[in-house]
Amino acid sequence: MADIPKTYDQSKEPDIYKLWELSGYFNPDNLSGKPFTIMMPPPNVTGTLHVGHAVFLTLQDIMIRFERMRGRKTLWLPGTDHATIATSSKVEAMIYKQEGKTRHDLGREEFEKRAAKFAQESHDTIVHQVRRMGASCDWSREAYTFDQDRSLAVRTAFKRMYDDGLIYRGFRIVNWDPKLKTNVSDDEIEWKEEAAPFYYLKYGPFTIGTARPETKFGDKYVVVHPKDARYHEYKHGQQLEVEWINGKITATIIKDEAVDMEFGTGVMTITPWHDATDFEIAKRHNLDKEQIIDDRGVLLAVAGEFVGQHIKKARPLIVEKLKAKGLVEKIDEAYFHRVATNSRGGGIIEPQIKEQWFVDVNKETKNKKSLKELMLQAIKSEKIKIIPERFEKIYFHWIENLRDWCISRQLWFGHQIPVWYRSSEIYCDVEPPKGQGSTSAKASADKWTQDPDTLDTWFSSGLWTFSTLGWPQEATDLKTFHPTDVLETGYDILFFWVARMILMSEFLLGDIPFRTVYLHGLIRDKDRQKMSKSKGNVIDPLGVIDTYGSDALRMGLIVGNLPGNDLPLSEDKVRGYRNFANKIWNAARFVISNCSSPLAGEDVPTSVGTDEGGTKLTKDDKTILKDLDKFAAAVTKKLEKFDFAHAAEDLYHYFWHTFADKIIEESKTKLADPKKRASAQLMLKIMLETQLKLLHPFMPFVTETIWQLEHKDLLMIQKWPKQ
RNA sequence: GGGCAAUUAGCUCAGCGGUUAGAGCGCUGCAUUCACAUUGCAGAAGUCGGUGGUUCGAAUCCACCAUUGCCCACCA
Repeated sequence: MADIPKTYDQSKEPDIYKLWELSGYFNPDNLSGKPFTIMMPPPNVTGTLHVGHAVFLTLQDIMIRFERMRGRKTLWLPGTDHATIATSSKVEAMIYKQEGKTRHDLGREEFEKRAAKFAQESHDTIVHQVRRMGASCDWSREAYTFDQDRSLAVRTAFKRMYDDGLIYRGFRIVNWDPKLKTNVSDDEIEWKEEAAPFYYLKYGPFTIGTARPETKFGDKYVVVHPKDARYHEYKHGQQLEVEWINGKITATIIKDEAVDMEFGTGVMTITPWHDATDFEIAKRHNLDKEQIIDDRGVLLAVAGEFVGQHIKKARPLIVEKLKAKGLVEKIDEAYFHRVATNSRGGGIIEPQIKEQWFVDVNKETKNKKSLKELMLQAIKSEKIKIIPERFEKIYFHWIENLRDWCISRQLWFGHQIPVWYRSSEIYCDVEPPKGQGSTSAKASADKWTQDPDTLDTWFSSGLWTFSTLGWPQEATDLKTFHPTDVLETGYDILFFWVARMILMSEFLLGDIPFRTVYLHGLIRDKDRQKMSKSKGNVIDPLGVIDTYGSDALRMGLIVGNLPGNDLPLSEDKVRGYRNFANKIWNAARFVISNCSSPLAGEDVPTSVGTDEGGTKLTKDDKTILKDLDKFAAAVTKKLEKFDFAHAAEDLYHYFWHTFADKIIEESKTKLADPKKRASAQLMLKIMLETQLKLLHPFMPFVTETIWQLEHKDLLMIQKWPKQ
């Protein structure tokens, strides 16, 4: 006993990881069998991993280790995501804080350098953390959404979609973030409820309502519902003079069904340049559109005396002026409205009309189906299964309401759009046009200039299941490992990422990207609060690992974690599983010291009795092993059904309350009885080793550490106890 | 405004048609040279959100209601 310490020492976990990594068995090239593939969701290179990452690393590692032991050729491909907006936003904020400079002060080239350096440092931290979690992924195939191979894939994908007319450029109203100075897609918008005074303003004979008087300068169209009897006397197209903010203007009556007769007075004026609804109305009636606010949120010449002022500062002054002119009828101070913000650390969205690149989701592709239909069909045909199932409905609903995907961003850190311009010519290809290819803005008219915009980060991560396997080349990996088996991620990126992967894979490969989508929930703190830095309730996975070990954290993240449901995590829970790791350790100490030849100081039986020899088991021990076999079958079944939470809980129970509390306790009298001793030794050994194997996917470190006490080979690649 | 989900012990959650409803944590009491105090044994604790229905039988199925959470939507 002197050789085995009384307490399991989790500080040795990194050594165990090294042992696995050096063995080469993370790499499927050193394994045989039917392939089993998971692409790791690439963490953003925006800093460090949080406990949400720890969840997916654990879930995926469980699947991978389970399938590897079952004799599959497992590939778990790791990587990181350059995360255009998130990284840009972070780096810009850092530079501004340290040097008081914006990216425009630095220039594109210098900014790209800084961003790349930051991304590299984040990458290194992340990779270290992934290893610390015990993730048995194949580092030899590590990928980055912004490296050379992925860049080729991105440009190829763009080119193919462009050639098929699925990518187009157009002036649309977009979600403009004046803070980051880029547009963002509809999905990146986060609506926040905000109290704001609601103004009733006199507009000629009408009263209009608005929460945003600063946008109203150019409002020369007044819209009512065609069926609204109150305004029956006014005809569509009729013009009248009205006194407005900066003097008299000519207003035109427009009748449109977009107006809600119940809301306010049932009359509204429109600002087509800065509002999506208004833009649509203007489009329908072919009305003028005028820009009021610039890219930075500053008022333009149309604002008259307010020109050059930021809208935030100008609003109260404009209200004052309106009041002075007697145009304010009343103010509703108890009004709430929803403000659009950029969810990736940006500012308040000010819609603008801009020329942007879009992916057309309704246009027919070559095989007569629109991208929308391709996305729907993959799930409806049951080629892809989503767990839990209720997310399929949510997915369908999202697709049905899907509008064209805006893919261009006015940012500098990302895949630059593979399109070049020369006067009125336009050129799109994987490589720049011959002889030219200037990316500089000062290129003269007779030179090709590349579009300065970068692509939405989801455009590149949409290719992830196959850009990582060598596509667009005819790579062996692509043939072997695609479609992948499981895509495991958080339900919060079902639309952002999962849907885009289906779109890209269906269009570019004519195949599904994965067979099963497993969606886990968000990790919350012990009071069910969302973790956030401002609340100070963020759990740092590495800190937890240092105190309690990876295995303990892994179990804490798995038990009770049902697909699609959020999981509260407390330190108490993790501590409980640290205790469990120690329980395993001590049960193993007991078994090894009694049943291992050198420590027991005697020859110990190694095989169950047959006609040729071996040790005959007592009836009681036979029953115990039969029960173990049944238990192993039940655990296997749960793992096959992706029921990790219950498999983990069952293992915990069985080990502690059946094996440790009962079987080991009862074995003490058996071991003392010379007639029963050999049978008990053998039974205990089998019990222990079988459970080590079953527990290994969940708690790889403690189980491997114990295994290494007596074996030369790795537990990681032992045969799973039940087929 | 549309949709989805949840409501079971102090807390977090299992159970989803069939004997006295379970677990972990927490709580209470007892135990300690014997693998482990990061332990063991014993125990208290729930009219399974409400109302009605289906059934021989309901925490479990159905309807309605209440509360909470989440997602989607162009209410100026």
